[in-house]
Amino acid sequence: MSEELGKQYNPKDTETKWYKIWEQNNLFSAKPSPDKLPYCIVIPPPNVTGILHMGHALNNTIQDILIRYKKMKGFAALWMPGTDHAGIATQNVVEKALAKEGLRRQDLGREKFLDRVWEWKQLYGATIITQLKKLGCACDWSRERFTMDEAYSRSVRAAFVVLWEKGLIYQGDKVINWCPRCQTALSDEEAPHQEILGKLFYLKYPFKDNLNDSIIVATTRPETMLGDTAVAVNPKDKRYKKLIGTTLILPLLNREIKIISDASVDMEFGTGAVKITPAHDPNDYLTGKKHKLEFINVMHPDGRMNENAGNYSGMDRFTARSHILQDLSDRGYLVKEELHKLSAGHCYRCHTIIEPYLSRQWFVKMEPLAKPAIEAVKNGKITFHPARWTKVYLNWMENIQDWCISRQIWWGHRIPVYYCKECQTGKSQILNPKSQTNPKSKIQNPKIENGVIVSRTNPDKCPICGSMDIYQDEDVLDTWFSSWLWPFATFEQKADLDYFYPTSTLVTAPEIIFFWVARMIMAGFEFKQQIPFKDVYIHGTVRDSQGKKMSKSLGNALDPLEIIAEYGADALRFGLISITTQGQDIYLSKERFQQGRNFANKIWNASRFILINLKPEDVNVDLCVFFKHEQLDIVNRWILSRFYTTLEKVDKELDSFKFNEAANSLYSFFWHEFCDWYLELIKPQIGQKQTQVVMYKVLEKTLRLIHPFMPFISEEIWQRLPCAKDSIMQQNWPHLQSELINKKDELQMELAFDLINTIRNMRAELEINPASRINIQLTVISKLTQKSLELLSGYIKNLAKVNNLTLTDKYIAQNNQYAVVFKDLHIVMPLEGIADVVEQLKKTNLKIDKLKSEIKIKEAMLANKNFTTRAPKEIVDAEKNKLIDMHEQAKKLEAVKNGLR
RNA sequence: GGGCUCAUAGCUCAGUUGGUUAGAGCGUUGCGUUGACAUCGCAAAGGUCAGUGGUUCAAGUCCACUUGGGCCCACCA
Repeated sequence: MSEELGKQYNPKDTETKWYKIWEQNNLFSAKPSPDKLPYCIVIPPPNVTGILHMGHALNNTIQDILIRYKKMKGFAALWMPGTDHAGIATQNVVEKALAKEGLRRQDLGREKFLDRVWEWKQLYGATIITQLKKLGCACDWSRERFTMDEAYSRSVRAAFVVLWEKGLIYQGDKVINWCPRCQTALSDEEAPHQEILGKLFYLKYPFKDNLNDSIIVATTRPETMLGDTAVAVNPKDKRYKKLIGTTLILPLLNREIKIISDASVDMEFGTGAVKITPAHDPNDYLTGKKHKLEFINVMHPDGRMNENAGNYSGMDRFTARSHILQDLSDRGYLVKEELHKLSAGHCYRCHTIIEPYLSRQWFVKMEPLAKPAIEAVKNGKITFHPARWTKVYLNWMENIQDWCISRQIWWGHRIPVYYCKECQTGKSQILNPKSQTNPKSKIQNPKIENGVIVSRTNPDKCPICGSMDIYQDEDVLDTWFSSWLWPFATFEQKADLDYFYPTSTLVTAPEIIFFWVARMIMAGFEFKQQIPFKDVYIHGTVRDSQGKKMSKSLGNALDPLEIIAEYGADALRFGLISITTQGQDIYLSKERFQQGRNFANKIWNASRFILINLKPEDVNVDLCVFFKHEQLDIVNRWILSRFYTTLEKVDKELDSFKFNEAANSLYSFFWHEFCDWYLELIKPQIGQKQTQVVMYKVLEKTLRLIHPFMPFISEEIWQRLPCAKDSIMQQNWPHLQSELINKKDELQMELAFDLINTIRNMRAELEINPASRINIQLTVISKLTQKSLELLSGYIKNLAKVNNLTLTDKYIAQNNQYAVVFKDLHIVMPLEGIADVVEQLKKTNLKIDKLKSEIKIKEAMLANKNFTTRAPKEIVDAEKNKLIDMHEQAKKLEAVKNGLR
């Protein structure tokens, strides 16, 4: 112990100090080693634009606990860190910065803009990493990866080419989710639906033959009417049956469109007649294909109306909407409007309302990929914790849709597709549904078809005609197209990959099961022919105390960095973990962290007490060897038993991902058993050798258990222990010594505590003369009931009154007995062999009556054949034993009762 | 529309395959504390386990329905 320990634990300096030392001594690094089993977690790579929030804090604390735990258990435990380039998010951030200079990315041009993004990444990209370090994360930073690293990019490109060669990637014209603000396509997962309150408008479409008559259609997006190419009705609909085939005049544009019949039309909704806009609605698109309708796109990519929109061209889509409504209304085409709840897709990056938009995009055909991934989860090769997420996963996988992977942004992995102008056989770049690649047809020879070159390396000329006039596809890949390779693309050395892959556990939040988890499983099979990880632990979403999702924009977020500054990282970690029930969402408030801080302080002070009273020369012994020579007394035996019971429990809980239970087991052991009882009880005998050894060993071992949860404080104290070597990170997890678990001792002590508490309660009621003293010897043989405690208190009360009880206010040990002493009462209890007296305390008629009625019930139960034949044998036996016990007990009580008379 | 999930003390939540007396933290109240710790200790009060019905010798726990929250998925214009 080099310096005095203060009364309070100061996390601030301690944390930065130890993190630095751990890093400098390479304690985070993990290498393949033949004598160890591998354990590997790949971090869910945070966005480079990310700032640590509570979700990260929780997610990474869990991973850190697992890694530190496994490391101490003797695994080669690798935590692979890194960040994600986060295509749209990062591009948006840089564009915002540019906007402050009055620039758009187009003003710079692609290359210069990308330079700016890299520049930004150099400056700010490490923010989140620094913050993870503050949290204490034991990542192997020497392996830090970025999804745009060169090697990583090669993997991304290779993945694309492999899929292309297998015919699993195709280009197609489809109605996809388009964000007019980001001006890019989005996958279905990137456009979550949210309910909005809109309006349903009823519009009149007049018949060509009879302009005075019309059919009424309902729509929520009236501006799309400009692209209508039909009106559809259900063939079964009697109202409209004879109108099928009739020609209508589209209002405002005066185009002719036909009434068609399609079974997909819901007769109940609106008027039962629906306008068909194949270029602006995914359903209408399908209908349009089926009926060979024309596809008229009426919008620019930025959401303004285009030249097909007649007078409205150039207007924003929502401005156009109100103008169109006005005009329709003026001309008598607007019948009515009503409020209508509808769910519309929103961009997951900027929350703009998505526009379903017909455009040419790249897709991955998912069904073949999903098959092995479904199988792996069904047959248990991959397990979700908690299990219910399995269902969510399977449901999505079994209904999987093709994945739109092209994005019209600049920051990301550029699609490795090149076009040769010479070889392109007049393939139109203009939208044309007829030219859509049929996803079902195998592409014969992808490298030459239509002058399309797909290549792992950058070609400088066309491999067919040798023309130099080639150019690369403008689009980049979806960020998740790189993330899904994360579990293996992060390993650059084959030896590492062979050793650590498949990885062990994936820890993540439910909202990215589809984005990431499912796709990683598919990629694992597709590219490595193996599962990517064995266990998937899904933790809850962090919410505020109102149950709202914590987010910056809502202003309800607790900032983990502020919590660390105020209470310390250990307090933050412990507070989070102690309430992480399996997969339940977490409602968070600051008090949790106060509890964590208090616990840290408790650990600190208990350690301080022990260190102050420790004789280092006494404790440098092997516990087992020592144990053979020394006859330990019950208090020391008890705390060892409790420690190993706790160890067993924590082990089990960590192995089954019950982090909160493990944390709480430790908490209650340390606080309520080790501090509240043990340290109090040993005070009178603290100089004794066996007590020195036991208190030291229990502290030292408990610190190791605490370390994965609270790495900093455990290290700080560890370093002050006289026998400590190296870092606590390098210590072994304590080995379970079941022979030291003694349930009988535990029970005896528990009884003693009950008794002591009862006496404490009585103390205030005693009116006694403090001048004299009396020792009351009590023996307890079985757990006291509330009733017997009441009796006991009455009993002692009387004794006190009769005998004028004494006061001492110290715990004393005499004759190997433990005395618990209170102001007005001094009781010496032989805690060992408390075997004889309590019968006397259970002598009441009440107790006997109760027992008798219980016996009756039990007898009835055991007489019941349903029970004896159907209930598990152990339970029946246990019940039988209980009955025998009860009979015996009753007998004893009777005897005591008689004896007292 | 489909799926998941929750309802337990004033508050936030635990409660393992059904099995004696349903737990913790905070809050409240009372008592205590100059020697590890007020970021403390001890104790008390506080529960018809949302409701109804069912299965069972036995239900907070299993089943059905009802009520009221939360979340996810889905193309109803």
